[in-house]
Amino acid sequence: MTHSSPQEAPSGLSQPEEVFDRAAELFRVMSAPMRLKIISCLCDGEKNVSHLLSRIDTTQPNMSQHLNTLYQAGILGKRRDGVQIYYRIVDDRVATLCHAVCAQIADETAT
Amino acid sequence: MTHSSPQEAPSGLSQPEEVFDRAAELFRVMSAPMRLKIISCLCDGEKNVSHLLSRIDTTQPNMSQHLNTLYQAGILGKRRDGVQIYYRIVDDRVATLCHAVCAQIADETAT
DNA sequence: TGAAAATATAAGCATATTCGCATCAAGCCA
DNA sequence: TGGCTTGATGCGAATATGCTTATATTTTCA
Repeated sequence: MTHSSPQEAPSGLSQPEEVFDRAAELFRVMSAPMRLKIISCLCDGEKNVSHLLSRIDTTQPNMSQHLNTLYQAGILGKRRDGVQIYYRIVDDRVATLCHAVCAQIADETAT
Repeated sequence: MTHSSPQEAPSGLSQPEEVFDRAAELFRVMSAPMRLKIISCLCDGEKNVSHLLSRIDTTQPNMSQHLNTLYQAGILGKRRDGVQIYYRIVDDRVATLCHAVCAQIADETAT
């Protein structure tokens, strides 16, 4: 049999399309080292942008963009206090995921 | 104080740079719906490319490219049997991760 | 040996992401 | 109100990604 493109969607999968789309989207948001650092840095409580900048080496606009990406994805929340904006983790599953994966990798690297 | 770019790398993070880089790389590989489908499809045992094509709707070259991406990342292994190539999951942690995240999302979608 | 089937690779295009720079907006206080 | 500070946004350039079409490679078998 030669390669014939399927006439109809196979759909032999355990999950509907949308689930894979949303999961992939989550993974995409977490696919930047910068954003993982931010998540990791916010694990021990909320911090304002300046504080984050003092801990993570990047420019202010770049930090702002990544924070916004995480915020739009529903991973972070923010609150204003005067001139400063404090970010915090609101999706704990993501923090757990980040921590678990990083710990695992750190572990096998140390071996 | 105006925005001053940090003079030296802050490094106030719990993990070394490399850990975040590798974690991000893993998430990047998993950030395509297609690849999540492949992983999900291989969870119940190895399959050859044709079999995968009958279950997942895409072209053969596209499937091949995604399989190669997963192979290069060390997530899949492959073996030849005659003309056919059988792929299988070799990194079970990734399969677990994929399953956990997808299940969680399916769960909250169903609510 | 030569054709056919299964899979891989190459080239090209369209789109998306990231970063840096410049600029803008909002709040605070003299 | 004016100036300073914190943070956000707009934009252009460079790079990366995914998909499609065409072609190559490997193996089997008549």
